[in-house]
Amino acid sequence: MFTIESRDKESNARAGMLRTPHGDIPTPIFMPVGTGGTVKGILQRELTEDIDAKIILGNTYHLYLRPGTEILKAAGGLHSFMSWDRPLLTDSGGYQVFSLSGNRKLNREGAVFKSHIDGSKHVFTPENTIDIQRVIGADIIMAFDECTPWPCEHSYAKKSVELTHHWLDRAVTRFRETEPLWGKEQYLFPIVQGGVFDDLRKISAEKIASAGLEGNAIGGLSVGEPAEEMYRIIEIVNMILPGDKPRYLMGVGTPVNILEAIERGIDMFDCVMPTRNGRNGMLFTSEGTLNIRNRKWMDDFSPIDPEGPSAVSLFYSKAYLRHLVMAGENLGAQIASIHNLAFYLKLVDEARKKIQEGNFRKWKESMVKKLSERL
RNA sequence: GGGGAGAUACCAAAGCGGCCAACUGGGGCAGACUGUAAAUCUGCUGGCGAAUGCCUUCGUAGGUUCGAAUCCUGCUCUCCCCA
Repeated sequence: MFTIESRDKESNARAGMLRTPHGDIPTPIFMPVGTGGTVKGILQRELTEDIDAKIILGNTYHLYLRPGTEILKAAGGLHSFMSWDRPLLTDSGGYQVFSLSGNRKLNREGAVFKSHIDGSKHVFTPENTIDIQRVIGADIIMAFDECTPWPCEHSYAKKSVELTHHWLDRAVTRFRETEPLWGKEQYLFPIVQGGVFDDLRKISAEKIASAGLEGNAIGGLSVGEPAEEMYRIIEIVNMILPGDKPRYLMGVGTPVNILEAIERGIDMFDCVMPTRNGRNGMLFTSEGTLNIRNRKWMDDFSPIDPEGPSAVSLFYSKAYLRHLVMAGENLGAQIASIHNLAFYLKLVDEARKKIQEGNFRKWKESMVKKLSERL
């Protein structure tokens, strides 16, 4: 499934190719988040033509609640339902264990949820989240885990990671005893947990590695801990996770976070930041990060980004985009989202090229400096 | 011509003797956002000051009162109804 094409000599960065039934994915890669069967505000055509997203995410919890598995089954899976023929990855709902913590109860069996839509009661288990993800039919599916909060006590993190490991065994069993519904192979990725505790992360990484699946993920990071903590955990975990398999850092992050993680051997990323922050007026540009709502852009008629990661970045001016966002026009959110996603995709694509060319480290240092600029 | 209602901060609109530098919306200014309960949320929005605070405000000019955006009188303006 995964082949490494080149490795950076000065760091753990690598460039590879991830092969899935719906297409090949060059790594490092950033995956736009499309929780409810849509990357908010963006057409599938724009995802392929303007952004060239190689793979996008869906979410088991959201899709299970709406439209529900019956409709997804009748549609022939999510690819067909949403008219997307490139690769898909679905999160298991593990993150919702974290983000909807007020509406759920955990036990060894699984998690009892109250729907955020109507308050109705639902149960997620390692088994039924596999079943649902079989129906959805994503190329890569995730094991059900508990994304532990930060800060959290060692004792809580220990219990939590043990639960995640227990759930993993059951998920793998169900995965092995079931078949894809839509005739295309699916890959299951397990998730390393353990909070910010080195000993727990080591134990978890060993457990996850021993599952022998096609790729591995690191979860429970970028939940509020300082970035340096996150980088340290990545280093510890990546010393243990097999080097010949893809490593997916879940939910990360800022452009700088991504470059730092690539340097430490991560291959896959996803994050809502380019879309959500874009909708809220924050733009990532080659000149630095900016809040387009700020008064100073009112009469700045220069392009959104002169280096133009996408066509819209060059076609529209900062002043026009500011006007759209201030006026609450849909098009503002759309342009900002397209630009930001294209920026992220271009960033990881450049990282890949620099790794192949053998000058990743130097490029990364200069990029981190540039990206830290607040305009 | 006759009768009535009203003028509050950028806009709208509460307040009707002290708890008022003045509720609340909107607008504006800034901030947050990391496996999406988010096209959402938070703060500020008369001046000066880091701050207890001080200064200038509720159409306008006077007055009553210990004290007025609030009560009284004149003036200016706006709106409504009838002829």
